[in-house]
Amino acid sequence: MARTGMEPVRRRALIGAAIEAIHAEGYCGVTVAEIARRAGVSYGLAHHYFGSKEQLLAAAMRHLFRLLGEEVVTRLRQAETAEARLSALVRGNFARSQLQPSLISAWLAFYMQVPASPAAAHLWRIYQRRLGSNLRSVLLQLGLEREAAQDLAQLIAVLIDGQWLHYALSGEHPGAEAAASTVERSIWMLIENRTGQARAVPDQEWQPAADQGRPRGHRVVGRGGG
Amino acid sequence: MARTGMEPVRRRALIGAAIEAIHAEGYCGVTVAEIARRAGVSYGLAHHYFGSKEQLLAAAMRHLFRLLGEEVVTRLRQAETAEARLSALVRGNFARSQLQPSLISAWLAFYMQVPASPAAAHLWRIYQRRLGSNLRSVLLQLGLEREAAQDLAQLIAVLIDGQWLHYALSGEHPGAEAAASTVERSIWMLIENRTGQARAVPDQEWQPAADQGRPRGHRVVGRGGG
DNA sequence: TCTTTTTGATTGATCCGTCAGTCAATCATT
DNA sequence: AATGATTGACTGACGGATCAATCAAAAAGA
Repeated sequence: MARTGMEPVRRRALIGAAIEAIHAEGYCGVTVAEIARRAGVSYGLAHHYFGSKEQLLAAAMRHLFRLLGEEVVTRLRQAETAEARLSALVRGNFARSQLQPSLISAWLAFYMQVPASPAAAHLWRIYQRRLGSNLRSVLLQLGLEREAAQDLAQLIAVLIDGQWLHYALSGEHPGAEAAASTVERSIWMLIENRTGQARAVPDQEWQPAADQGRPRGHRVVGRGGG
Repeated sequence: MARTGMEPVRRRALIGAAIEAIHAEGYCGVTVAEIARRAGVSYGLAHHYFGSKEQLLAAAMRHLFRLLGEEVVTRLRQAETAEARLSALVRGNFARSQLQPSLISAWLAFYMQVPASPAAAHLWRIYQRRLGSNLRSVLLQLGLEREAAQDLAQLIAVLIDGQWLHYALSGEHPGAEAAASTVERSIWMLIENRTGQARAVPDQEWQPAADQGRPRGHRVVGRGGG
């Protein structure tokens, strides 16, 4: 073992182990000893680097946000049109990397903390503001008026989080793509209702699930335009 | 004190105390002693009636579902048209009685349990099935085709739970009516998109919140009908 | 009516295990 | 030797569960 520079390695390992421990033992059942065991270090080291169980878990929560943020930013950077950016915002939340069972358990635990923990509430507010701001920006680019963009951004955030919750609780793990495309289709429908013009939904880069009975394309509403 | 017939009284008191304790101490911080104290009984009695902490908390979770179910059923019974029944399904979830902070904390705690606890997962499935079945039934009455009703029911459930989650986590407690009407407006928009006919949104029986800037009425989309 | 018995309701001390946090010692590299 | 990394025994506190004992209302019997 290298004598120096171990700290970031250990911190990462402990944070990852904390998330897995939350999944395996339940948030209430998590112990520092279990986390340390999973990280392959001793009990004392966890305290050495994080000071307390609370701080370790808080770091794990912050890690969740960083992961999601990086996922979304990466996708946003690859998107060249407003439509693609909107898709990136939705699909970033349903990326496979974000839907691993252990991450889902940790997110659920985080949600539960929000009403009681100011730190968790703060993170939640940041997450909401960031998503809302991104959505508003894209919707403005798509031609919505300011107030409509504000309202619709709020609604889209609700859709995303609602669909995420259903995915998390229903345990239908093959359904991630379907979840994302359901949200996307609804969003385009709502946008068309507000702009009065039909749009081409950007192609999805993923392959449709094998058993997906619904036509992949959007069901264009039969209105002639505004 | 009456010698007999105390059991249901105590059980109710302990369940109510458990929900309040979850809110006050956090789900992980709840102790049987604290619950008993809040219920005004001794520590031992809680074990006498429920056998274990786990069973007590499970009973509290089941109580949440009964409360919500009764709220919805009451509203459904008072509704005479399909439109009113749809409104009842939405607004039952946003009734003031269901949005007390202690209930919200308990629901969040319940959600967190779902992936790990088979009992919680079972309750969640029942809740989902009941809501989905009710929604499908109403949507069929509104003229949607079977498959469209199925899809839209799923989407409405997502909207409801997403909006509930945002309400629960944002702590904007005056916004309950706004939350419900946002969901309702979106639903009617989606229905119109699928049926191709504009509908009169049923009047709301509640009074608009004082500070509610948005027009109370539905924003009817400007389409002439099918 | 008065006494005795029964039985459910209720208590709280106690046991046992667990866990968070501390700390002094050890290890390994420079 | 010096220094950061690491260990794990130890402690104090706490919580869940158990259980023997107490209480009081009701039922049975005299």
